[in-house]
Amino acid sequence: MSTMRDVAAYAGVSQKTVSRVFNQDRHVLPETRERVLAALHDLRYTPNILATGFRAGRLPVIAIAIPDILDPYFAAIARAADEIALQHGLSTIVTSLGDDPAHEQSIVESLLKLSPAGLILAPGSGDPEYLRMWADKVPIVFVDRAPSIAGFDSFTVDDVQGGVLATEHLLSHGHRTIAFVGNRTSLQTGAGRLRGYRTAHERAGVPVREDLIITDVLDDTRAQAAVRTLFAGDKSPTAVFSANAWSTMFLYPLIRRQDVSVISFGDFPMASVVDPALTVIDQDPVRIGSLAAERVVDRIERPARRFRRKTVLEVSLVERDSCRDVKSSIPAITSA
Amino acid sequence: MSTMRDVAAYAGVSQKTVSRVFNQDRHVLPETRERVLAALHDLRYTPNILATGFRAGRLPVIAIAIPDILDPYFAAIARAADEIALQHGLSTIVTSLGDDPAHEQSIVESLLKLSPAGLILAPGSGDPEYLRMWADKVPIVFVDRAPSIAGFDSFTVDDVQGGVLATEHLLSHGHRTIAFVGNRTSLQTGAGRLRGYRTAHERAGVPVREDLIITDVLDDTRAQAAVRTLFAGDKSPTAVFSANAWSTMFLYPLIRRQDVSVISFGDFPMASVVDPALTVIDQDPVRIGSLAAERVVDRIERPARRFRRKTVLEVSLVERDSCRDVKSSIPAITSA
DNA sequence: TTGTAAGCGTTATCAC
DNA sequence: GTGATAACGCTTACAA
Repeated sequence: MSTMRDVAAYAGVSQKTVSRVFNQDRHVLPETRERVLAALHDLRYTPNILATGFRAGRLPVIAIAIPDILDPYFAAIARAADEIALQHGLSTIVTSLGDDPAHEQSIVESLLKLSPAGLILAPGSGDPEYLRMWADKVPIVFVDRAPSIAGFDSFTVDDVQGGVLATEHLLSHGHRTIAFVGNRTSLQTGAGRLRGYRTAHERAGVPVREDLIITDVLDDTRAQAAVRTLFAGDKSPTAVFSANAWSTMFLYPLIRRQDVSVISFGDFPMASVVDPALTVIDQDPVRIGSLAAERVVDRIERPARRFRRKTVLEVSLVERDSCRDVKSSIPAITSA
Repeated sequence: MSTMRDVAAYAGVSQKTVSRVFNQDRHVLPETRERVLAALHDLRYTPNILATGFRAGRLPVIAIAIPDILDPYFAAIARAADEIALQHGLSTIVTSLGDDPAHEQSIVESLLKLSPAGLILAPGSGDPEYLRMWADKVPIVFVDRAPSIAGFDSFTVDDVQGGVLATEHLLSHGHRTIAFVGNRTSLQTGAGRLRGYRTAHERAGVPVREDLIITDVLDDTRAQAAVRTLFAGDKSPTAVFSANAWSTMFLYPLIRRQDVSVISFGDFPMASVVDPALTVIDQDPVRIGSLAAERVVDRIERPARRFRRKTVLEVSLVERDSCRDVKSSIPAITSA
């Protein structure tokens, strides 16, 4: 790899002149420019990104930290962000944070130490306080989950609305014992969806069965435990609201054969092909990822401009076959 | 962020001494070391990775370039590699290459220009010639697809064996008109699996119906076109061998209701939950990703050592419900 | 318009 | 054992 120094020697100019030509500074004689351009070309000059990055104090890279890239919802966010980043000459660093909140901070900080141009983050743990230190150095954009503290951009989904929508859908099919299954309780998303679940119950005047609320379902083992708990006795629910796609992917294989209606917050690739086809609340991860990446780019390009901090996207119900009328004496009510 | 210079001033030593202490050089008096250590701690020194990276000419990062992180097979590879990388203090740069082979080289090269410590690559296009230039600067490990040129590490799967296995499974169920559906023909993997398909036919003395071989199925539109072609006339196949998980995820929703047996090369999350549950050839992407990342680390740590270049992993048949005996007068044969 | 010099934070060289 | 000094490749003052 030839350096600017090489090019300068080759063209018979100073290193600075090469820099000027390469960076399209106008203060160069056309004649000189030509000569340098030719040299640049002959020597196949490519800037050393590590040098420019070092000088600038930042790398042309957007860091993306998500719970798990195997989760198709987050993969879709990352993919969409990647696409936008690429259009702006930025690469993308995707890292999975994993289940352990203890590791999360250190993973994110090691990412941050690479001095990326921006960070897109879907945090698992509760306390993003440590990010305060970094906020003035690099634009940080939250996706899926809004931070508990102010001063950060976020693109999220209306969890409460979605929770209401899902629960009302089940209620409208006549269900009165509806289980709620989710992942971490500490998560904004789970809390919001649970709130929606409660709200819908209240509005319908149906009491919530607290023993049917199960959280921390984020792998196969815990999904099995959840199923045992729910369907052990004779007080089994007639419907299940699974509060996120990841939980659903573990849970659904275990309960789809039971006579129980299921709705999932979060669509995923094969949801329409599983049996029965899953009714879901769709959240458009592609849109979230694109918006987040665009925001990062905007923040970089116009540091002074003000943007709306919190963007909350609407969700929609995608009706398929997994919710049926409850078989009981209680008549179905129409959706509120 | 404090620098070594700050720490040096604080401890009353030279910058180089700080460097020595930080890098655990033995040539430092215990007394000096203590003083520096205290200073390091007081000032919360963290090395500037961009500076170290610049100096070293490489970043503590493993670049991973795969066709699409939405493809669960490749996502699993990336995830597994990520895990290993993390254990070695390396971050991971994951980028999707997309469908367009024209962009691929430029994406990979922009990744390479970041001077990662290693590259894990699942290329889509045919010609990896341009990688020759980089091979002596950074360890490059191919996954899923072996390069057409020598001199690179690769971790792949026995495509031919898998193709034979899949096809023989269908043949053993009595099928005699078996379609082959895949993605790019240019891909090693597709070619190998097709070879296996042909081999199995030959061994069984069953002629291959060339019109039932369809490639380039890598999105919904093309999957629909494939289905139209296959099931248009009265010469429809009784079975389909889908040569990779990605194609299957587009194809299967369209044909699962038809009276046709299906086997997929490549398992994916919901394959056992779709209806009918898919019989697949499993390839263990987690193993591939781990091995690849470990190889990158090994190459970095022991540049002189020799390693086996090509590692080919066995595949196995996971039998579920999507392959049934053909309804015809031809009796089923037993598996060879 | 062009060039010189300095510096980003780190590590390598080579004196002392 | 310790510390000047230079160097990595680039850009930003500041001169000329």
